[in-house]
Amino acid sequence: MRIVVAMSGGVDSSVAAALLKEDGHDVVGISMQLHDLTEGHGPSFGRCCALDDYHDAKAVAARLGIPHYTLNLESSFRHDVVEPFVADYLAGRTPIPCTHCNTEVKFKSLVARSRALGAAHVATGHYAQKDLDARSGRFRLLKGRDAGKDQSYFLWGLTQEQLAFALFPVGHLEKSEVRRLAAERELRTADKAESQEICFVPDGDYAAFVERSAVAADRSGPIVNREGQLLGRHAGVHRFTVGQRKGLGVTAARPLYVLAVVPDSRTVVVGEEDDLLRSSLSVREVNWLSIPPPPCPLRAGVKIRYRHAETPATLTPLDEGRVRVDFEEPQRAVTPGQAAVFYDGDVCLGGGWIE
RNA sequence: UGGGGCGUGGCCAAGCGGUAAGGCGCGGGACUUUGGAUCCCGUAUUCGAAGGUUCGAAUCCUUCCGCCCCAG
Repeated sequence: MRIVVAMSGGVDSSVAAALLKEDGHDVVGISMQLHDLTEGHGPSFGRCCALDDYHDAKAVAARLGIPHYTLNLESSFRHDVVEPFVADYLAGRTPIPCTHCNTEVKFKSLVARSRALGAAHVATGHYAQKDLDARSGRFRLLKGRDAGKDQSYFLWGLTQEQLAFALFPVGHLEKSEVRRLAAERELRTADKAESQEICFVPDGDYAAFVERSAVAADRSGPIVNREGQLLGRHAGVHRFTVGQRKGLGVTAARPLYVLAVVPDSRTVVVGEEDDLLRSSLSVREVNWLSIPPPPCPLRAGVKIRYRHAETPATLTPLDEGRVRVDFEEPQRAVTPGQAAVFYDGDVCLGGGWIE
């Protein structure tokens, strides 16, 4: 069976390719060129789409004896990931580009191209699993077995079709096992550092990236407290995210946190830590992945950011693809633009964008 | 030179006789396929200056220096 492996140049996808090859599949490695980091910014430090990673992917493919191709997905990446990223920040939201990249680029563009290559599946190095629910006939997205590395949070936006086409060869492994398997096979990516930061912002200065990517304008605005009292000024709402404590440029006797960002007036509202607690939120563009859209409220575990400890809540379907989430315990820093992802045990039910 | 207030690390700021809280910032670390998020650790032998009182002062007294406010 022909299987395309999306090779990022990291350990996980390297091992994914190796395991499929050893299972006797006709494996084709594909790297996605997403962002041209060579244009005048010196050496690239980014991950998952940097030049070094491309070379690593190529080398691993050679070592495994599988063909390796490069797909230029720069325009899709720019249109589906980078531009929304910039737009979100300017609109006072805090985007999560990895979700868009997965659903729009990896599992849309790549799936289409893979089909054209005659592949039956696209495999990735995600720490996630899937199974087929015999009763409903649906594929279900499951958490990766390594609880510390589970990446299902980034995959809630997949469609049934994409999930059916997907393969997660390392999803049942612990990270340490993956590294060991890589070392045993003498893959050069065995000891590579975990990826970090946003891959298309190699220097980590995302604020400067946003400013560079958008039309120049005066983006300054007031910083006020809950009473509306002016505490200071800021250089742009894209520099702030709900829950942010550092970098406010305002001094106070007690730590201040960003409570809200009001894009229209470019106002940043700050307050104390307790003011960040919210007992409910609503999400839009909800995608029910592992189950059909539920007709009535249901209980579920919910994560409101990648590194968030899943917490129990009640989900209430609303109209127009929206869902209301009521937490059992108030949660800190509910942030518009981030995703709320729903779980039932190990099953990722779906998710939506926090409004 | 009439009245009042204030000067504590780069910044904000507690302390008001018992031997320098806290926050920001900064430095370091952890974590990490989002988010300058979160989490650790560190960061003033010294309190505008000089004298004095006291066993002991940033805290009391004196003088000086520098700010600010209200009057004129």
